[in-house]
Amino acid sequence: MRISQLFYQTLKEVPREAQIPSHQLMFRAGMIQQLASGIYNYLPLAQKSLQKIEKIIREELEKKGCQEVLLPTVQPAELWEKSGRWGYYGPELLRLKDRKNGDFCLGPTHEEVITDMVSKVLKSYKQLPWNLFQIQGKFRDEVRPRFGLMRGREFIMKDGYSFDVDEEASKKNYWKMYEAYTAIFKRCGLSFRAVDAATGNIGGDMSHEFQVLAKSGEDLILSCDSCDYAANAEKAVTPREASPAITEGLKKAEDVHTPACKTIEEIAAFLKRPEEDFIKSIIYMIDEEPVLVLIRGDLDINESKLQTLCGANGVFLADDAVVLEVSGAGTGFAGPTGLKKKVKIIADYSVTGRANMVSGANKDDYHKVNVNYGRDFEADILGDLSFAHAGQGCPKCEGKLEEYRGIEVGQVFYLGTKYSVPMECNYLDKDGKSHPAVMGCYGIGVGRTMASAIEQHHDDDGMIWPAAIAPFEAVVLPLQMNKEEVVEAGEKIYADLKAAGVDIALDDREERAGFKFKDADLIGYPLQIVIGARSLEAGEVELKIRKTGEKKNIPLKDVNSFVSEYLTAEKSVE
RNA sequence: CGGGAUAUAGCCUAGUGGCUAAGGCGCCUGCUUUGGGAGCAGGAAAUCGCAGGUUCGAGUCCUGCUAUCCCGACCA
Repeated sequence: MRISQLFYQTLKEVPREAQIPSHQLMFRAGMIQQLASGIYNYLPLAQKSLQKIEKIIREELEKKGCQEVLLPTVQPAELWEKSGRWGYYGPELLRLKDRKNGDFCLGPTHEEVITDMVSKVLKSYKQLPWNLFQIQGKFRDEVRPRFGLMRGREFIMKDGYSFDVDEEASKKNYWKMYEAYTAIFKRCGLSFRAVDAATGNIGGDMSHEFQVLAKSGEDLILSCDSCDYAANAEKAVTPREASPAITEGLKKAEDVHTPACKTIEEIAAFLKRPEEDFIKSIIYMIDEEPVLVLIRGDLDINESKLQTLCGANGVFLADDAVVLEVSGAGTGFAGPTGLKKKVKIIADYSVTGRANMVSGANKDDYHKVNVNYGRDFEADILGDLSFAHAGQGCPKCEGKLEEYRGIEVGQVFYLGTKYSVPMECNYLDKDGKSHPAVMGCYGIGVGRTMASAIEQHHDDDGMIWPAAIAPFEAVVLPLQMNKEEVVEAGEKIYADLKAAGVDIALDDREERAGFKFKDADLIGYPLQIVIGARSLEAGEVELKIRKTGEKKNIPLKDVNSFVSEYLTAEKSVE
């Protein structure tokens, strides 16, 4: 590619909107343009890098026997009603109507469409397994799009879905995808960790996230300092269990007047007791049923764990009317004893094993002291509902957890039959008996992968692309465009490298040397091949390695072999 | 969805209620220069986010709206 013809621009100044390095640099290098909040145009430099990432994805998935399909962006509501997600997916699902007033949505993910598609073909166990994927634009109407390509509303995603006869076969597929993802992100030159993850809206009971380690990451991940345990903070297990009920030293429960004390902090100060002595009681709507959730006062309820613990589709805070109906009081005074309306109680382990605690009295301006688990109340479900944190013990060994920021670039889920049952995606076994297919699903944020590569590899001058996903592998910089021999040498090296299969750019613009250097550093070509009048006289060119800043003079005849060898070494995984 | 902020040329910014809205980057023309975003001269480019209002007079003050960004909540 001749840079004089490339559709792009570079900027010295950063637009005010761009806040993190990948966004600023991609904008400055003319890779992306914002069209609306969370919606971007991808210019040629970005598209080239995206295509390289996509190619790596395709190669690694095809190695594992996956087949590529392409599914529509616009999907009929009917399918989502069938899976049950039309009702609870929420406003993130962009819904629209066609001219006949029919309901549609823009696909945020494709479980419904693919399961429906497969159900029309699947008949016999002999056809399975299948593992299908696509690379396609997704739309999620995020509440708060952020950080350029990191959290867009429209974004490019590779999504894949596996179909198997049973759990064992499906989990085998799951681990194959785990391997493929590991290979993909390694080839993209990323430093990452696979961590245990929550399953959220997609569902299923086993999941790993592939997290790129970066300061600007939105996710908090916890990882053991001595074993291989690593998990998203919302998923990480808290090493705590139910304690046996305490039977001695229990005092009589009684109501105390606690005017205007709604938060644990206020009431703890008012009663002069530590927050650990309190039982935080919050009423949630879990799949449209009010539920009282309890946790020790110094901890917070982890809604992700709550959803998983009750196997629910959705977990939301109850509104004031429901709180009044259930507890008979305004918010801030609910507690497990003396509820106005009997509801299910779900409690964290932390409310057991502690005597004479304090909770709301289900009466405005009153709390109840000396409340004891086992004597005054019991939970219908008892489990781990708290957030894990750095410094706590590892749930698997004697080590301690450390925290990192991460960018989630991929996630794999074992889904089971969550979609195949409602979507009637069934096959007949060899006895002629019908079974739902067992599914897994696997996503990679392609644009996010590109952005996180920049987050991990950049300096004050610009991007430093891993060779495998760089928009161009190298650039030829003829410095004196008024000197014929310089221009000619540039043209020749450019042509030779191109013929050798190097993805090469030639900066043939009538610009000064400094200008070209600055642009080249910003765009982050892994190699710069500098052709200057002086070194050319000695029959040499100067090679700059962007990653290290190292410069070498190389005889003209060795340029091809040096560049090819360097790039091959850089792109190899080990 | 709660809190905060911003909106002036393609980008970054200045602009005390008062004359023709200013500068830098970028762009165009010419000359000069050619190893780290050169210099000089000239030029094009603005419905000051939109709609109302106050005022003799509004980029500037007020109200409403819209868009964008940040923090939080939320989030395969």
